[in-house]
Amino acid sequence: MNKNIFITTPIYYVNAKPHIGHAYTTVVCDVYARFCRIMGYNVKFSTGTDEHGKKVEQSAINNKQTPQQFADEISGLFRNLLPILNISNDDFIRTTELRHKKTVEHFWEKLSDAGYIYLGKYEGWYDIRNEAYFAESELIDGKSPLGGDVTYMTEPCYFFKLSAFGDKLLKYYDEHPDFIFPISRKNEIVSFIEQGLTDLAISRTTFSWGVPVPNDPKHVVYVWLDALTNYLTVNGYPENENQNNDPYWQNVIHFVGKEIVRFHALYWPAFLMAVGINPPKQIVSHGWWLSEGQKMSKSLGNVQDPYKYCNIFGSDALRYYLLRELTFGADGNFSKEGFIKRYNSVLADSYGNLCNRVLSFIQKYCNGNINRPEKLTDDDKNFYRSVSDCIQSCPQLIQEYSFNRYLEKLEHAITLSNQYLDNQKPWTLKTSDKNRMSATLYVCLENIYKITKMLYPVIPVASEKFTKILNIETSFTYNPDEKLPDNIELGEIKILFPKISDCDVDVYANV
RNA sequence: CGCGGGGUAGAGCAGCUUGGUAGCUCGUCAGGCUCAUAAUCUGAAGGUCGUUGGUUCAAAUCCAGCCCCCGCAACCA
Repeated sequence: MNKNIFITTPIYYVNAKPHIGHAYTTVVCDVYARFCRIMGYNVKFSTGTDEHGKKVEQSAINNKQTPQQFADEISGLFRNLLPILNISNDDFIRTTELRHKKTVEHFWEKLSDAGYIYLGKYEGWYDIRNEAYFAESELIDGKSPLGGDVTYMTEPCYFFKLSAFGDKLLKYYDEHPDFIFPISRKNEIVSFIEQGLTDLAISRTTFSWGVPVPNDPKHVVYVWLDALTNYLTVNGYPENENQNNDPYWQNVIHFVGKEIVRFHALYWPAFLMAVGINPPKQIVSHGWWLSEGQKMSKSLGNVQDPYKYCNIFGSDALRYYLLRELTFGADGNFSKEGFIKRYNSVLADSYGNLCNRVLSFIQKYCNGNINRPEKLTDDDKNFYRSVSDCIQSCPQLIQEYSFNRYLEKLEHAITLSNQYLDNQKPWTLKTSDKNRMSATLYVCLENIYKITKMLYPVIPVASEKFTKILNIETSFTYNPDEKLPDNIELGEIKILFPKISDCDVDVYANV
């Protein structure tokens, strides 16, 4: 069985600063990557920035910078966000890097050699002010949809024979029913193809910030052809040309936002088929974040900034909220109030307080020292079994990208732990039966430990803090039968998630 | 008739494939506990499941029509 997996975020376009949506995609990939690692996979996990194209060129001019200077600056912001979000990526690819230009050039030549590129003319109604072409049917009252005056223009342009791939793509989707996740996105793509594919313009002459077309440097390579091939660059192409035999390439999962599914699920496999490389294993599409109930936009001033949330609440808190709040695939709403509510009720009150009540009890009434009990009661056994059930359902839920249900399961296990404590009442046992008191604490602590290890992919900082308090060496691997050492000697106890009080909320009002 | 998703308690959602006492989280109210981060535990209230009709002994669930919201169609994660 192939235990290698290659997980990618899209490469982010450096036209604007990172916002909560970029953070979300990256965090989802990171959680998935960490989960794969604890399941024993060798993971290659890449992210990066897409830096070519007209918009970047224009933004640079507006900022009185060269495109490279501008790209360096914004790319740096994306790169700096990674440690803040606690992202465990293995590579950060920039499309302006030499290694990537080589990939694009080689890939272009392969497409050309295979006979899928031809020189033609791009024609249509051109909106000069907005530098974009539109079809006749798109015009509104003789003007472009963006409001500019249009003239009919033609320019020479290279085309990719996308029209030759409609049936091949549909066949591929049939043979690989899980290729596009979720199914609703697949249906959209299928109906798009069924309406008929036209050849795709893959070069531009109206700007120069891009990879020049081999042997015709007046043209630059279309940004999406440039961008998509980043996944090959990261996987060592073209030096590692035989991708079909590469263990990572056999298991590629591209996580994308729903707006770029078409590029990844349609154009990308077509490009790859054209040069004889197998398409990726799966395109996984997620929804969008609204902000305080409305579409995020600069003009509304409601763009959510991931840096601020991490600085104030910590990366664990943001990671948890992003995964718990959204049903993966669907759109969701990011609200400060919702964030604080979930943080307090689950991370602080349920989980954090559970850890604290058990740990401080052991500290106070057992001198921080506790041993595995010699025998278990039925209550203990039932408790172990229920928590174990929750934990064992996690891998399947992650496999289905049901991150919210995975967290729900573990939250249920946390509730079971709080109930167990309330039923066993170690605070009354401390005068009546010290042995039983110690036994219940050990049983509870061991279950919390198991739950914590399953929470690791989402809240790695707190998980590591917890194991440090227990003074144990551990590797984060999936093992439902995991045991604590027979003797535990606690280290210094720390609050994992301090509660956010009402007055704190006021202080954070300007987050 | 472009394609697709959705309308279920105050809010956010699950259930619908394989019809059979309507469920979860938050919020509200009452009670218990005191180890803990004013925390935790127990219980209660609250819904004619968008609308109209059909199939059925029985429909949130299947079928048809209608109303409303949203996404995609067009390089924002």
